[in-house]
Amino acid sequence: MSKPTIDDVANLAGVSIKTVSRVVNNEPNVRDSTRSQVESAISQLNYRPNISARNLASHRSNLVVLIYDDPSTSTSPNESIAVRLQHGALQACRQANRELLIHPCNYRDKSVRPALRSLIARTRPDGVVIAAPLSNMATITKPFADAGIPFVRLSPGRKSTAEFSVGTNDRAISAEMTRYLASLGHRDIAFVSGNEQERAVANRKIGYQEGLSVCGISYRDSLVISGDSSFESGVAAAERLLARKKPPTAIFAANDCMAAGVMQTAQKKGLRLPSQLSIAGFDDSTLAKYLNPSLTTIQQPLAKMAESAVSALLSNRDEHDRPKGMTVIPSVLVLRESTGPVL
Amino acid sequence: MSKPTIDDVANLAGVSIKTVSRVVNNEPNVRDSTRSQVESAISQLNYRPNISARNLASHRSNLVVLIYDDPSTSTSPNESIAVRLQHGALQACRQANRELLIHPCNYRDKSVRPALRSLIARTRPDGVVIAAPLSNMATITKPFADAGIPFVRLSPGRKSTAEFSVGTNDRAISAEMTRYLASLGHRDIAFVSGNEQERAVANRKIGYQEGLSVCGISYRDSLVISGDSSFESGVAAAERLLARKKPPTAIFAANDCMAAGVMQTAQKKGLRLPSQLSIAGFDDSTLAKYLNPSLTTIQQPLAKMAESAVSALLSNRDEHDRPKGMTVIPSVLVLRESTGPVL
DNA sequence: GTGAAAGCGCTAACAC
DNA sequence: GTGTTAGCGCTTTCAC
Repeated sequence: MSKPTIDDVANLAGVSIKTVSRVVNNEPNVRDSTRSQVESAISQLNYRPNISARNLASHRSNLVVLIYDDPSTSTSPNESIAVRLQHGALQACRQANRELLIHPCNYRDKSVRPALRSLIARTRPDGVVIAAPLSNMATITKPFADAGIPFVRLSPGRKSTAEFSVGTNDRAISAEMTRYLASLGHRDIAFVSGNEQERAVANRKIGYQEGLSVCGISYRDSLVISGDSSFESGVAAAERLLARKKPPTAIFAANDCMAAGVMQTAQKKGLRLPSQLSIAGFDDSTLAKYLNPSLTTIQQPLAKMAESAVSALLSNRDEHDRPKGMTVIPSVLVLRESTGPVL
Repeated sequence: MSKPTIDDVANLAGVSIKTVSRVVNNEPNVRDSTRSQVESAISQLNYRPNISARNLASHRSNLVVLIYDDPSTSTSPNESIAVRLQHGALQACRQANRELLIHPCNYRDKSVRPALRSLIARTRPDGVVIAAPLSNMATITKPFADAGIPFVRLSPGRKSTAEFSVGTNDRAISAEMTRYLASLGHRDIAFVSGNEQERAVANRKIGYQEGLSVCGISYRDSLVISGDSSFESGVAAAERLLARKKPPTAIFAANDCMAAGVMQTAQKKGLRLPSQLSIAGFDDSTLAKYLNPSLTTIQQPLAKMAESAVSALLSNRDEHDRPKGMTVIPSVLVLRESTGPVL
């Protein structure tokens, strides 16, 4: 009645436990006929290997950790980022027969480091995926490097040829959004930047500048406002921008949360959108679809990114076998109602 | 150089491994002086027990599973629900030295059952928390019942005195929202219901009816529209309600997503909010703060609920010790700009 | 191609 | 209060 063990299977199949182990782990050197005997015994008994025993003997944990900025403590709560990362990571884990541990963390908190060390000590993960903006913070990566646990960074902000990472074309897509706004006739395109310590976010501003330049529009510092990714900073930015003698006709914010702040402010000032002001965001959070007008934004392939990071981590257990450089999965423009031609 | 084991600690402290085990597991029957010797040896060596070994020997996994409706596949994507549940569950797990496994699932999918059975076979969790609306679906609970794995339901929809569960006052708080709307002078208060198969959601409608009754407003079927929790169904409901010869002056939707649909529709029809129409939602999703006008809604204490479910699960390993009945943690009204007095 | 034996690092049961 | 002895159910090593 208690759970069948590898011994039960071996007895029933009339082989040694080592052979059962070979079959279960898809190892070679088993005759086909033996293999099928074992397989039938396994399904007769409904045998499932005991993970703890396997882990103990093999010195692996079968655990993968996903680390990301905790949306519960962030000034720009974007739960959809966390959920999409989880979705992709779970998918890859399922395929690789690993379990996923999530570790949302607040990098502003002093206790991040000890929390990570404790996590490592407790779980000894096989691999770790670190999402932006944590992916380029030494505080976060060092504990794993110290412990010799392989990790992959998501959107580390700058390409490193020395290590493997997964990213997206944040600069190019921001440039594309800017070009799109210009193509609608906008010439005074403002930009609300996010927390520039976060490199992947800083790239969005660089893309904006590149986009302007491609369209022959000269960059003006006065049209760029530094935000901190929060809704409130979007509100503040819009207030400054819309108070100008010649306000911009389009505002591109580095995330949806700030774009929502811009939108609310513009509407409270009585502007009609998008005829009097076009607004674009970045992230395609759930919010974007439901704002009125719905928000033109940029969707990052976060699920795919997390999925490919996890697969890469697990498929090449030996770090030297892993491909180097950044795998880039492109983001896409999501055009909705908040942007339109200059009238 | 390799990880210190319990033997190393025992040697250094000059005691047996059993004593070390006692100290590590906070068991009684250790003299204080012995305990501190062992503790100093532990910190000298930076010893951490090997989880797999512990699990194997103790027949436990130290794993807790959190099951919830997958926001990635839901028609009413509310990532904030998932994130808040995770937050609370993680907190309780940390305290109890357990790890959390998340299992978002799409209950409409045929493969939920096998996926759950596979999860059980792979991980043998110590306990499981099942969030609404999955918490009252036999498809979801049966695999755990069969495997003898203790589980706690969140908001099962109806109180059972036979088992322990954690819920909130969904009926009472919906009644309170209705009373609040009535207190603003509204008499024609419409309700947009959610998926009524989901009991906790059905309770919201009952609460609405109770609220009306308390205020001496008679219930009218024509002011209740069946939605399916999606934004689109909110749009459809608003179109029907606002097309009436005497449209309602307030609309209470069973979730924020539908409320957003109602809001968008009302605004597209040129209604000014809240002066011409008050709108209330349910969930306090991130969306609610950022809509314009921001949405009056109801916040469920999801994090606290998940946290207390996990603690209850872990603190009373013996099911018979666990308290019976439902622990109710109250929801709160969140009053914002979308509701106001009748003009 | 297959198997025997020796652990992996811990907890449980019981002896002292 | 503390230690001894067996496992837990696998993988690994190496012999055949």
